[in-house]
Amino acid sequence: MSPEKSPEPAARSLFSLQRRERLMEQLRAHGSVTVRGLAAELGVSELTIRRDVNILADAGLVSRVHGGATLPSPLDRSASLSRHQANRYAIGMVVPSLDYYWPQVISGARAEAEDQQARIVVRGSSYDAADNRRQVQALLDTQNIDGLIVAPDMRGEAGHELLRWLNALPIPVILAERRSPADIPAHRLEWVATDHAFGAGMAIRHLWQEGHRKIGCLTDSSSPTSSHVVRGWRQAIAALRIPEEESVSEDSARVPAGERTAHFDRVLEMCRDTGTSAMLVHSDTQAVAFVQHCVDRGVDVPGSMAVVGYDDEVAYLAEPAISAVRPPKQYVGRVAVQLVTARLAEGRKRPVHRIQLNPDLIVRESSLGSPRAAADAGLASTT
Amino acid sequence: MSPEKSPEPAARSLFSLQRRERLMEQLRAHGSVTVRGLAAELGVSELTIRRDVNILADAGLVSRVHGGATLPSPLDRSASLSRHQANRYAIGMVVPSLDYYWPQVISGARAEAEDQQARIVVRGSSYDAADNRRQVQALLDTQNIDGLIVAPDMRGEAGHELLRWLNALPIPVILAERRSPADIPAHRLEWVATDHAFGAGMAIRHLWQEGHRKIGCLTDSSSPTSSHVVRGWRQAIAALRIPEEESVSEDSARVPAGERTAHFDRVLEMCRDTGTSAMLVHSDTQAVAFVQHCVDRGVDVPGSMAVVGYDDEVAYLAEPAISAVRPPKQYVGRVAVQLVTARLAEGRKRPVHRIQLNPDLIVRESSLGSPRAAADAGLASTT
DNA sequence: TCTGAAACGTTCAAACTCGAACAATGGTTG
DNA sequence: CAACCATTGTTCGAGTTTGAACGTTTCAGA
Repeated sequence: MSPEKSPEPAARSLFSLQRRERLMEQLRAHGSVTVRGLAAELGVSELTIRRDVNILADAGLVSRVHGGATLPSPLDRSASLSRHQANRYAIGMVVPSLDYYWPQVISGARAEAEDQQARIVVRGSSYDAADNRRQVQALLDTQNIDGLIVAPDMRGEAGHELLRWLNALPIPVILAERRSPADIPAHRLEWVATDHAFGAGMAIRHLWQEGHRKIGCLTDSSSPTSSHVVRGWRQAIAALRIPEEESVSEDSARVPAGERTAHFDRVLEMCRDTGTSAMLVHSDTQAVAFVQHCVDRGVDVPGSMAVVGYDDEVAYLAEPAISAVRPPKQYVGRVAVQLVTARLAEGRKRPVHRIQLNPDLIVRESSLGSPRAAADAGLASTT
Repeated sequence: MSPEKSPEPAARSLFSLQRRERLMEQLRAHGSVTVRGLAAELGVSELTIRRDVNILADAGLVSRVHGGATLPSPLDRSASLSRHQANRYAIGMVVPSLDYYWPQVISGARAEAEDQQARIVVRGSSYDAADNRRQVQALLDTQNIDGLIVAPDMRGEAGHELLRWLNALPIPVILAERRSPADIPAHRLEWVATDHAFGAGMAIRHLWQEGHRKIGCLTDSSSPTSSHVVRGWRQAIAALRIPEEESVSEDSARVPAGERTAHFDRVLEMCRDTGTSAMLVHSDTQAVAFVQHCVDRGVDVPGSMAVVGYDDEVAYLAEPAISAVRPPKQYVGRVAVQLVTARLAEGRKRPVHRIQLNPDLIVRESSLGSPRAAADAGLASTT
């Protein structure tokens, strides 16, 4: 049966076709793959991956290079690339990061673009409206772009101005993992986003079903996802009649990097005071850090503290492996490209689409089993 | 639903169809199946399963791989020609009405089904959960239905039970112009719906731009659209800083048919008392009746009372022709079919999609021009 | 330019899967 | 009632996939 499509090593063998699909996903996400890295990741021999690369190169889908493969390159003169089709559209993508979360969005976008004879031009940016605008402008100035997929910083007046500017561009603009606020006149903008509130709710219900009756939330409000996660957590604990005023909900945004240890100690102390036995932690990197901190303090995960992460980027790497809410990043990219190309093909008669996608919950060791008694020594104060 | 683990004696040809349905179910759930595993599970020979896989591959429903089958893969070059086989899927549609609003939804669904070699089977129902369920069950009992598009009545416990039942069906179910409530565990249901709140807001902003400063709302809460329209009206007047408590907002649901004239007289009196010079009226039929009533009472439309209808089904027939918010009904049907067929093709790996489409505002005579002075004779009390 | 490490390609074997050919069975039809 | 058809199962030779082993090629650093 098909394993989870995470970077996590494959637990079961894949059919060869599925392995090549995974190879293509990694390639689209990162621009290149290594034979050695992929063999380790997929649990097969380097020879097998090398054979796959050869098959894909023969099909014109990759450029074979020493040690691995890259996305098809115009510099690659092998005969197979003569299959390279003319591109109907050029779609620009400006994403906040090229190494966390967004590579899979890009991978999905590239896969869909391939299906639709479009090409994707990616620029990395940041969580800053001015930088976002600079990158979009640079794309528009230097390439013949037919449509845009962006994940703009929408905070403050600079963010609002950016949205109005994007709305006024003469080409289709799709927001990925962003929703245009109702009170900003940006009615042409279409978007596709994960329903993070639903994802948070799913995590809380899972922890409830594992027996936890006090479930907290640890987020980082510098991330645009954060407010949705908190909203979902709130709605879910309300539905379960867990009093919010007795629940731990902390924001790490203003904690200086050097004070994270103290911050986590305060969080653990609040957990002890309130009897909280489970935490939803956004994002994965913070979940990994939090779990490591618990282990350092002798707090057993999941015995004394169950943890669910968010994003499912690195949760599987922790010890114990951390459960996580997994947004459908590949599909976000795919659907964004579908929105661009449909808009280009159909024009104004097509109604503006706004699409929410539901995430999955990936259950691992960090949240299995019911909580031990609250008096358990593992939740004692730090010394 | 967990079917029996061993085949029962049955008509052999019927059994082979059921076996292929089981195969497709496993495939959609897990992404791939092995010939060996499925033969063991279904108690037949591997050759039988292999023959089934070949049949399904020829129909374009699976990709055949060494040892089993996967969902159709873009890397599989052998299956693509077969995707054009006629009537790949049968899609059932159960709609509340066959003569208002829904015919265009069905039309859009049929157009998309034609593009995708699917066939649509329609049953009319009503705004009643028990009737909705009877019609769905009748469809399922008498036809081999692969997916469903429904617009169920979701009010009360009967409506909630219907949603849970729909959620548990083993085939894809799409809600058209309905959104499953967040507090009902119906997480598999996908939907496509018009953003009626946005539509109402668009109408209010149009009337504001035409110079109206007091804008009311007349709805009919027996319609599921109504609550969204009221919410949009509220948000829009809040954004325009029109005090809601000084605004006319009336519900016609409980007005007996014989008392409509008196009801409209009361509404006009409230308008006079509050200086309301424009009304958003849901639905079109009520807008036509309201405009006719205004004319009967000597209230000039749009001079003394501007009116915008909703649904754009019959608004154009009135004299004067009535502006209306037009939901993208054809696209609702189209997108619903796209959701069904994508679910059938991609199975469980595809995230649940929830899609909002923006309506258009069609401006006609009934809302053009600024309001005349409040003292205008045309808004005098009825005699 | 040389060298060692890494990567690649070829060969062969093991394990597993496929499918043609043929047979058996039960239902349908003339 | 016999002939025909659809469906399913068995057998066995052919085919596919993967990895080990080993010789060859490539690349980066000294």
